[in-house]
This record gives sequence, structure tokens and C-alpha cells, in this order.
Amino acid sequence: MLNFAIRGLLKSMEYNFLDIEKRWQKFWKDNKTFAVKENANKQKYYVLDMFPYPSGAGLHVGHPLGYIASDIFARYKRLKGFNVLHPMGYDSFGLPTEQYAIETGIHPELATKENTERYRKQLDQLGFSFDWERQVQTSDPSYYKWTQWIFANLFDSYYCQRQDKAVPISHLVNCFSEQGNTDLNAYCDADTPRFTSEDWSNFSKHQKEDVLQKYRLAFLSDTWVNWCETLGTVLANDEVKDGVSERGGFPVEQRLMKQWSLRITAFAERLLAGLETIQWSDSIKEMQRNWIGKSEGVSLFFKTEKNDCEIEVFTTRPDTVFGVNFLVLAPEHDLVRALTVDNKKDEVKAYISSVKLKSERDRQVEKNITGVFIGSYAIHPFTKEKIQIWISDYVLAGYGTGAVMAVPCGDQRDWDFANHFDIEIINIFKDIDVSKEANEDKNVEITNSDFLNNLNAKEAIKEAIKKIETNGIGKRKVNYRLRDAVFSRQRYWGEPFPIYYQDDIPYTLAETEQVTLPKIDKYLPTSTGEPPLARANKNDWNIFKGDRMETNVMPGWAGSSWYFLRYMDPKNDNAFCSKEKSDYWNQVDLYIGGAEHAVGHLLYSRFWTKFLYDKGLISFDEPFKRLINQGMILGRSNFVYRINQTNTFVTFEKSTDYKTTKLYVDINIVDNDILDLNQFKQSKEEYKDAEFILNEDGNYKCGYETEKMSKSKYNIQTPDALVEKFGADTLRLYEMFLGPLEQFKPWDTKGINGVHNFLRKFWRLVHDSENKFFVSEEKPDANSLKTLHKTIKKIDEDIARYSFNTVVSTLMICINELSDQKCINKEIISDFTILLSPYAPHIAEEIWNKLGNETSISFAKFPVYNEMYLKEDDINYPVSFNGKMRFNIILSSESSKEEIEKAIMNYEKTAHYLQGKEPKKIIVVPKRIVNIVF
RNA sequence: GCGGGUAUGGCGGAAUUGGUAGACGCGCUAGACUUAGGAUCUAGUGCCGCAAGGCGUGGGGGUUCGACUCCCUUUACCCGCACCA
Repeated sequence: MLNFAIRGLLKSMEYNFLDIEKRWQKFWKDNKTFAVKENANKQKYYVLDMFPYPSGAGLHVGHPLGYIASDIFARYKRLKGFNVLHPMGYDSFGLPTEQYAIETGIHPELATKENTERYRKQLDQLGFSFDWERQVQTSDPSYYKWTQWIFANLFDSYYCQRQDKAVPISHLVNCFSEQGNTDLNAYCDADTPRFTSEDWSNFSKHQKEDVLQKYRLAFLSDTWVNWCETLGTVLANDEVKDGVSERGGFPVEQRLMKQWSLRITAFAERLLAGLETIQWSDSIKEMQRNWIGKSEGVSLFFKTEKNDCEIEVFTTRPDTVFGVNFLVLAPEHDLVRALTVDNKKDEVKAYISSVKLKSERDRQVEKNITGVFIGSYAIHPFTKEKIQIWISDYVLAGYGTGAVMAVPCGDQRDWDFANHFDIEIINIFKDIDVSKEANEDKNVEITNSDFLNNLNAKEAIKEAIKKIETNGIGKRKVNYRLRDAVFSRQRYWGEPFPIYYQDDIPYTLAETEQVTLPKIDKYLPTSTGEPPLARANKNDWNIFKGDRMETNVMPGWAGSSWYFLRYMDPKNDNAFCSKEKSDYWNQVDLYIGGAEHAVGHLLYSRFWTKFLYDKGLISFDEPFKRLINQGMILGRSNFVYRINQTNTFVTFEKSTDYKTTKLYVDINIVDNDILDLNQFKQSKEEYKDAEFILNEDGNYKCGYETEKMSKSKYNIQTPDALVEKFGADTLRLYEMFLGPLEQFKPWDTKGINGVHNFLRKFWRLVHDSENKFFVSEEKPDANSLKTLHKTIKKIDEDIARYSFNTVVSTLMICINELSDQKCINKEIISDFTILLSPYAPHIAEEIWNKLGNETSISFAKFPVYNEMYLKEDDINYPVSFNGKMRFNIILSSESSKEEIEKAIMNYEKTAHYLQGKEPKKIIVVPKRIVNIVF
């Protein structure tokens, strides 16, 4: 017994990570080790993490993965002499907290405070080198003041297409009063009316503002939304399932609502082009390209038979224009009402309301072909023939012009539609059968098409556009799928708009005024369906101007679109960030975060950055130079198998012999897939009397599956328990050791002992049996120098390609070799400690300190690789026969090709592998390999 | 349907420009020290085979003296987008 106690004590004396880690975390905090200042003499490096939303659930082992990688990189860059900006903060506005407030009545601000404090504790225990002096929090009024400020700037700007940049709206007003808008090249809504300077001066202030709204980069517009009456809110597409809200199952309808939008579409081309200048993964760039969805074609006008209106269609295939024999409009199209003939009105009305009940997603899933002929006709611009006008939900109001020229022979959807409604299919393709399906192949000759006959698609497109433009019936046009970003949320926990209304005209508050979130009694919409902020009375607002304040709030991505700039100058009261500071810190050099933000956050921040650049407020127009998306860490869920209608659970091996139900079991009561039966019985009342059918070893073996970590799957691994058991250094190393940063990988704690042993092995190398630190002052021997420099070289190379997992193995190999060499040389150990420090900073500080250093290892000098130490006198050549490696032979590195050939031909084993044949060819790659072909 | 990615031992993974496939770690096997081991140390460990040898990077084909790596083709899985005119 006594023996046991002493052993336990000795073991804890060995490498006492708990004590070491606590001590150094305190040291860093007390000494503000990682607080950073601008320093013109030092080269800057900016390493950023996607800041977390502080949820109530806290961190699981997947969260810190990216933070560990970025921290390693930041620490590495510091050792390399860079002035490193490595901040952290919280994206603290958001729905879950608001939902929690609705349920409990607890103010989101309070819940947010608790959550951020817990996050901070969990982050601190992992030893990150964040500069917490620079923390930002999007829900903090001193932060969102500037989010509001940027919004107000967007409101006061329009996009000038001549200068190709955002310009103050006051310029536009000047143009209007001097020359109207007829000769203006400014980005605006398609339905903007043309007016002269005289018109402008005669406009009422409402009319003037209506016009300006068509140009402003932040503007009010009627937008189709998924409105849920019962919840009193607008829902995102994925919150709607089968026409009802996912939460609660309440009915949802399409409704036109006045909402703030941001004119991101004005930046579409630049957002596309900018992708060429940044180092992001191909998949993310491709997703953004997809999202922007550029297509080049022509917009073509079809006159209508009776009315004097024209229908504009967009097409990428003007070459097929002679195949057009009907038009299809989106049911929501503006002209539908005017073009519907009297005896079709009821049918059209019924169709439109049936479409309105379907969400956009439903419409996409729907495969039934529906539509209505609205009774009137358009005139084909070339053949002058009468063609029918239809409406159908396969045409989307939000894409292109909301109308298509139907070419049934050349477009499968048009073909299906024509086929379904028995409309004629005109064939314009030579020797192609279109009676079974449309021909979408462009490599065919066109016929039956007047001036386009005998051309292929490519030539015909060119010709068609030429003719369309000279005839004045249309224009070359670039179309984007990207839509303007809806910027209003009918919620409470978000940034209030710096907007008030007077006579229903929106005005921004003065720059000196900041509106903050008013206190309200409940976090729910009003009984009339107004957003929660409408509950605030006039004197609940810190500022109240005009007739009413804006009661929507901004969306979650508002604050995160520019936070990387605020870190540069987090306490500035006079600007969102001084130009001086943003000039110094400049772009984010390395940005690490999850791929789930591929298009949302990453596109919007690019947009805001370009806007701020246009305004001359920053001097770069792409925010994140290099982006890395860390892969998700998946959980490993365990299952038990209950035999149906019984309380008996059968072990995995025998589960197929019975009819069973597979149930999740908490991974905390399972060890190596073996279930702890007692704990299982205690875990739930219904399991109290559970019976078991065990396997041959007398154990209950659980099934397992690898899937996303979530509470409901009982497979959450928190870092806390692991830090306590193995220490933060071990956890950091282990998360990196799991595999490539960008890959998805299952979490499994089995291997964690391995990296823990590595740290202990290092500790034991420099401590004697009494756990006394000991290194030798002698000159290092050649072998150890070789080991060290091999390691330095590989680490430099690996970090340069963000291969963090291989660095861990390299460090392990280094310690294995130094241990074999019994190397406790002070110089070698010092350098190794520095190499290790970005990964395991606590143990590194401890050893560094014991080595006699008084300052933190964080600013030590990264050892420099010296080729000299790796020189080899002998090379161990692998010798292959017909490409198959047979044996190794040690030869001098100085040997010539001839000498190598000779040595090998004389080698005893060679004859055996030649099987009596003569070699045809001997390939010698110096210092690499020898291959004998026979 | 379109776009992007992945596939290597029992497991996580390594192999950077075509040059010894399986580094490193887990697990497993045997042994040592131990009253004990979920500690430590030593040796072994891709598969088949007693061996010689053969086979091996999802499948098939090709280029090459030599292919996990390059080309063609195919399968499975993951991610994103989609009646996009």
C-alpha cells in the first residue's frame, strides 16, 4: 500500500502539467506577454480566427482546432521575428441568445456576459497567445456604433460605374439637379425612371427620396419573404419545411415586405475578379463564383400585341431565337396583371395565389409542370409572328428579368413545358431529332433561322447579338445570379439601425448620435406583427427622432463583416479604425475558420472591405489574403441495441439475431466500446432493471458511428476533462496530430496517450531519477546536431504549407533520436525547446526557464537551419531491379555514376536478382536510387 | 444535373518536385522489471507464404527505367449549388 502511494507521488512529481500550465498562464496574463503594439521597425503579421458565437453550451473539442493551429502559427511567426497581431473576440449578437431570452425572460446581454465568461475560461486553459487587450464584441455599443456608422455610409453612397467605385450620394444629387439621370452611368434598380434636371427640381421630397432609394447602397425595398404570422417573423429558407415553420410547424406564406437591403450586386464583378488575387481554397472560390453566378448574354425586348408594353427577357442563347414560339413570365412579374385577358383573370389569379403558398425551396423541389396561358400575345422580333405569353413557377422572379423566351427545341425545361401543354416544338437544329428531348449541345448546325442558317452556336451567338443591337431590339448584357442582400431582421438581439422616419422618409442620425438597444418588456413581436423593438415607447429609446425609429435590427453578419479591422484599433472613439493603424496591420495574412461561412460571411466582408476601400478609409480591397478552412472534428457515437418490446439489451455482435432498436448511449459510460453496465442502469430510470445479453468475453459491446458532435447524440467531448487529465499541451499536440487541418476527421481519444508520452519522454530526458533538471554544458556531438538541424528544416517546410500534423511527428522523431543518443546537451535542448514551444508552450516555458532564461520563450529566436550538419559521407542507395527494390548498398556520396554501377555489379546479391540475364540499362540517380533494367 | 473534394495496414495518418509505400502515433504479439499494471523498457507487426518469393495505395487501362504521385476511364462517399433562362 505504502509502495503504491509513493509511486503515485513520484509519478505526479515527474511532469506536473497541471501546476506548470496554471503557472505560465498566470505569467502571460500578469506580464501581458502577448499585448502587441504597432512597430514600424518590425514586419507585421496578422493571424486571425473566425471569432466564435458564444453559445450556452460552451466549447467542445472541435472548436479549438482552428484556434490551436492559428496559435501555433502566430507563435511561430513571433519566434521568426514578426510583430504578430493575434486577437480574439465574440460575435455575440444572435438568435440562440434571443430565443433563450424569450424562454426565460433573461436579458440577452446578461446571458451573453455569462457565455463569454465561460468561453474565456475555456480558451484560457488552452494557453492561447491572444492579445486580449484588443478583444471586440459585436454586441457592445462601443463596437456596434461603428457597424451603424458603416451602414449610414452605405446609405449615403451610390455606385458610380464610370469610376467603378462607391461615391457619396451628394454627387448624385448634384448630377440630378444639373442634368437629371438620363446620361448617368450609375448603378441602380432596373425600374428607375428617366428624368431631367427640371423634373428633379419639380419632384416632391418623397419623390426625390424614392429616386435616391434606387441608387443608395443601403436602401429600402419590397422583398419577398417567408412570413410566419404566428411567430411574427420572417424565416430563412431552411427554417421552412413543407410550407410550415420548422420550429412549431406554423403556416408560412410569401409576403412582400419593406426591408433594408444592401446593394452588393453593384460589386458583383469586383467580387468575382478579386478572387484571383487571394489564396483561398479552390472549393471556396468556386462556391463564391457560383453564388455570384455571372452569365453573359443579351437582353431582348418582345413587343406585345395589344398593349404598348415590352417584355424584356434575358438569354445566353440568342442563337436559338428562331426557335422561340412562346414566352414564360414568372407569376410575380409586374406585367402579368396588364397582359392577362379578361376571361383568363380568374384562372391566373388562382394560379398566382397557389404559387404564393409555396416557398422558394418548395418551388424548386416541385417537379410537376404547371402554368397558365394568360391570353395575350407577344410579337417575335424577327419573324413578327404572334407568340403566346404564359406564366409558370419554373421561371423565377428574382433571376434575370423574371421572363424567359421559351425555346422548346433547345432547352429541356422549355421542352418539358411545351410537351406538357401541347405547344408546337420548332426545330432549328440541322439533322437533330428533338421529338424526344431538347438539344442542349452547342456543337450543331443551325437551320430554319434566316440569317443564322448554317452557323454553329458560337458564330450564331455573335451574329444574333450584332443583329439584335443594330435593330435596336435588345442589348448585350452580363447577368449575375447574386442578389442584393436583405439587411433587416424582425428581431431584438442585433444592431439597431441609425435610422428614424419623418413623414415616412428615412433619415440617418447625426454622426454624434448613437442609438442603442432600448429595453423592452418581452422579446417577441407585437400583437400587430411589428418587430420586438416596436414595443419600446418613445422614452425607452435613448434617442428618438422624427415620427418613429426604425424597429428592425441588422442581421448577424453585419458585425462580423468588418471586425478584423476593429482589432487593429479596438478602443478608438473617433473612427472605426485609424488609417494609420490599418495601413500598418493591413490585410489579414492568415485567416482560419470553418467552411460553413464560405459564401455568407466571407462574401459580405469582402463587399464591406471594397466599400471602405472606395471611401479611402483603408488601403486594401480584399480582407483575407490567405484562408484556411479547418475540417470538422466528428464525434464517435455509441449505441446499444434493445430487443423490441423488452428491456433487454443485446451486445453488438449478436444484435442482428434479434429485432432491435438502436439507441444512443452516452459515450461517458462507454470505454473502448465496452459499456459500463452499472452506470448504464443508473443513467435513466427506464434502464434501472435492464437485462443484458453479453458477448463471449462477458462484455456488452456497443456499436459506433462517426458523426457530427451534438448534445442529442450524446457524443460530445469537451476539452475540459482532457485538459485536466493530460494537460493543455497534450491536447494541443493531439488535435494537430489527428491529421491534416483541412480534413474532416473523427475524434478518438485512444491515441492521446501517445502524444502525452512524447512530452513525458522529453521531460525525462532532461530530468534525473529524482526529477532534478539536468543538462550538460559540453559541446554538442555531430549526431545530435544532425538530428536537430534535420528537425529545424522539416519544421520550417511543414509550417510553410500549414502541415501541422507532420510537425508533431517530426518533433517526436527528434526526441526519439535525442533519447537514443542520450543527448542532454544544453544548446540542443534549448533549440529543441524553441521548436516545440508553439505547440506545447507551457512545458516549453518551464524548460526554458530551467535552462536559465528569465524572459518568456515566446520571443526567443527560432533556430536557423544549417546545411553543414546534414552532410553525409555515405549514401545508403536503394537498388531496384526492374523497378522493384531489392537491397540497399552503402556507397560514398562522392562516387561517380560509373563507380556506383561497378560497385553494384560486383555486389554479391546482384547476380541473384539478375537471374543470369544481362542488364539492358542501369539508371543511377545520384544520392537517390539505382534501378537496373534487364 | 453542375462544381469542388476524398479514397493508402486492424485504426488516425506519412510519403513536399515521379525515385526505398506504410514515417510518427494508436492498437496488437512476445519478452524484461514487478505482489500487481491501463507504468516503464526491449523486440516484432501491410497481406499471402515454412521459405524462396509473390501481391499490395477504391476498380480498369495508359505514359515511364521507375507511378499513391502524371494522363484516360470507372466506382463509392463527403461538401456546395441548382427549374439560373
